[in-house]
Parts: sequence; C-alpha cells; structure tokens
Amino acid sequence: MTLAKATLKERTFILMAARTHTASLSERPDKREAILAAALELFAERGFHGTAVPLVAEKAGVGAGTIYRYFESKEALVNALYQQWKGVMLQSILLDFPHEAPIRGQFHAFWRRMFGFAQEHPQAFAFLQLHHHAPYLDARSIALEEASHQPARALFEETRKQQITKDVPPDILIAIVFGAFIGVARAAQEHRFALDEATLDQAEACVWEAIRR
Amino acid sequence: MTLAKATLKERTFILMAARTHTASLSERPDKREAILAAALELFAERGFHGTAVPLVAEKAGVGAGTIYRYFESKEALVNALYQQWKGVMLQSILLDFPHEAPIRGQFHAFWRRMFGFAQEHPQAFAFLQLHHHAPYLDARSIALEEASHQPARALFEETRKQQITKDVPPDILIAIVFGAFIGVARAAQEHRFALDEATLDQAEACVWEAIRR
DNA sequence: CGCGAGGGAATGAACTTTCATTCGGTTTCT
DNA sequence: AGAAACCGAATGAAAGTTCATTCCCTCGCG
Repeated sequence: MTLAKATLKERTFILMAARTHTASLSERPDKREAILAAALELFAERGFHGTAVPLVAEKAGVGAGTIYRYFESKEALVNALYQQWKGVMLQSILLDFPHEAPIRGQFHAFWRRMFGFAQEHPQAFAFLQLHHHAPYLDARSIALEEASHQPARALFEETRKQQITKDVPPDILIAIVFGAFIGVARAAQEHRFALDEATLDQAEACVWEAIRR
Repeated sequence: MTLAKATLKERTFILMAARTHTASLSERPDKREAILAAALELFAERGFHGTAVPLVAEKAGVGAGTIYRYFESKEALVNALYQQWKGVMLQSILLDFPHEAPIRGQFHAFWRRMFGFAQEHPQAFAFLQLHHHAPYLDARSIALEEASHQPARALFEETRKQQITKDVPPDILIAIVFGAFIGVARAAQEHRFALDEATLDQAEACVWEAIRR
C-alpha cells in the first residue's frame, strides 16, 4: 500500500469511492442513513457478533430485508460503517489543519480535534475502538486504518529532525500519544472525570511533556 | 442467574488447585484448565460472541457437554476467565511491590511489571483489553476491574501531595499512564516496533515526563 | 486376587433457540 | 398501471444447552 504519500484530497476521494452499493437510481438515502445509525448504536454497544440484523432493522424502523437492498451482507454493513466513521474522524482532524503553525500549536490542534471527534460522536468513537483490527474488516477498512497513522508519523518524523520532540522513534511517540488520548477519552466516557476545557488542557500539557525534548 | 455462590466456590478451588495435590479423584482440574486455556485463546482472537462453545470444546480436547460440568454457561466461562487473568495481572504487578522505594523507582517497577505481564501472557492481555467493559461481565468481574485502579490512584494521590507529580487529578494521570501503556503494548504486538529494554526505557522516560512535576 | 456392581465424570447426538439471509406479496411512487 | 422499493414471515444453518448413554475408576464380595 502506498497510501503513505496520499494527500488529503486523494484520501477523501478514496473515502467517497467507498459507497459502492449505489444499485438503483431512486435510492432512499434517509433509509440508508437510518440503517447506518442504528447499526452504529448497536455495534458500539454489543459488538458485531452480538448484534442481530433484525434488531438493526427494528431500530432503524425498516424491514429486515430492506437492509439487504442497501448492503450485501452484515459484513458489508460493518465495513461501510467503519469506513464512514474512520473517514469522518480523519477529516475532522485533517481538514484545514494548520500545517504552517508552530509545532506546539499543531499539537494543540491535533489534540483538540481528536477530542472534538470523540465528544461529538461518542458512539462512533466507541465503535471504532471496539472494531479496531477485527477479523471481518476488509482490505479497504484496513487500508484506511493504516492511512490514519500517516499524518501523525509525518509530523513526528519532522519534529524529531528539528529536535523539538525527543530522540525517540516516531512510532513510539505515536503509541504514547494515541494511547493517552484513548485512555483519557475512555475514562471520561466512563465518567471518571468531566472533559471540560481545563481538563483537556491539563491532559494535553502532560502528553506534550511526554514527547517534547 | 444464581452464579454468585457457585462462582465463589469455583474461584476458591482455582486458588487451591494451584498448589495442592489433595484433590479427590472425582475432580479433574486439568480438564478445567484445558477449557480455560482454549477459551482464552479463542476469545482473545475472535471475541465472546464470535466463538462457538463446541469450538472451545474441540480445542480443549473435551466433549461439548463437559464444559457445562465446569461452567454454568458460556457467560460464566468468560467471567471465570476474566477474573482469573485480571487477578493474575494484579498479582504480578502488586506482589512484593517496592512500596518503600523512591517514587521514581516505584514508577519504574509499575511500568516494568505491566509490560512483564503483557509480554508473558500476550493472549491474556489481548483478552482483557477486548473484554474491558463488556455487557456480559458480571458484578464480580466489574468489581475486580474497579479494584485494579485502586493502587495506582493511591500512588498518584500521594505523589501529588508530595508535589512529585503534576498538580492534576490522579484519574487523569492514571488515564494517561494506562492509556500510554496499552498503546505501546498494542503497537508492539502489531509489530510496529520491538519491545526491547531500550524501547521500554525510552517509553517509560516519556511517560514519566508526562506526569512528573 | 479376580470380578462384577456401583457411581460419578465425560460424552456428543439431539433439542431448542436464534441467527443471517431470502423471497413472494404489498405498498409506494411516477 | 407498471415498476421499483419495501416488508416481514419463512428458511436453513448454526448457535448454546441438555441428557440419555458410555466410560472409567473404585470398592466389596466371593
């Protein structure tokens, strides 16, 4: 996979191409959305194998058979969901990202945008966590997952050269930063503390200390 | 489900079985262990709902019905597994913990012991991650999960008072440290980098910087 | 010392439920 | 009116669980 060098625009294109199942001319996007929304909620709570398709249909207010007019199978549905939300997450982090700002400002943007997504779409965040590296994810989902690491790696390779961050392999810094992000976001979702501005800033300051030289 | 009593008895039995040979002939701890080992492997790879009970039986070299002689249900099995391994993890971190060492040394011990467990029992580590906060976990499993946070909270409350760590709520530091730990351990399991001594020390130094004052 | 009865552990085919998917009838839109 | 979309009961496969039977070990009696 040479997604490494793919620009944001190209990745966006990939994302759009994911909508493969445009079978007929008069599709009902609202129904498709209803199915995806119901599936998101249920898959996030109970997992893929723990969620029955007829239950998704009921929650979507749709007949069970209708789901198969929009998705080839349950697997296709979960992959469509994964790709949709991974794409949304990527976009909400990368769209208009301040590449020219000072590094510390870029890190701030990164941090805030990640939490912005997790707070705005808590179910999608839980869903993406739960289905990370699941065996039923297809090649496109896995490629998207891989691609999502790329911007951070590029950033940390650059900051390492500039001796802004520690002289540590970027993959380790990424693991620490993303790990801390997920840890904080999850703890907040479990109501261990509130995710207000002050908390976000405190956590950001801590994690920046972890990586800065 | 009236598993409270049975589970307690069974758990006690596990503890004893570890070092006793006085079990009566009617008891077959080896079978129980075989079932637990097979279940660990399969649940860690495919998840709870993704694993069929007869498959566990086959991998354990045991008849399907035999599983139900040792566990009331599939749910009871997954909870027994969760409690067993959460307990092992807790013990391997806390047993003979150097409570009197300097704080930085305690943090080092913490860090190394967590990774020691993750490296020694990668499947158990994956299993615990995957089933964290699953809806089929019973009260005892949840209580164990909750209890596992306690030592870290106590430590960070103390270090905060002593102004060794940042003036930040302990729960936030815990989320960052555990999050970073899980992030690093997972990245290593995905072969993003090797977990040698140098890497462990680098990551530890980073995370210590995150929390120290 | 052998042998057969007794009893509990183990089994896996069978049972019941539940699942993903299909399909024919019905509704809706143009 | 025709065609496409929609529904949900029907379907067959696969799931978790059960239970009648088998197996194996122990013990008591000849």
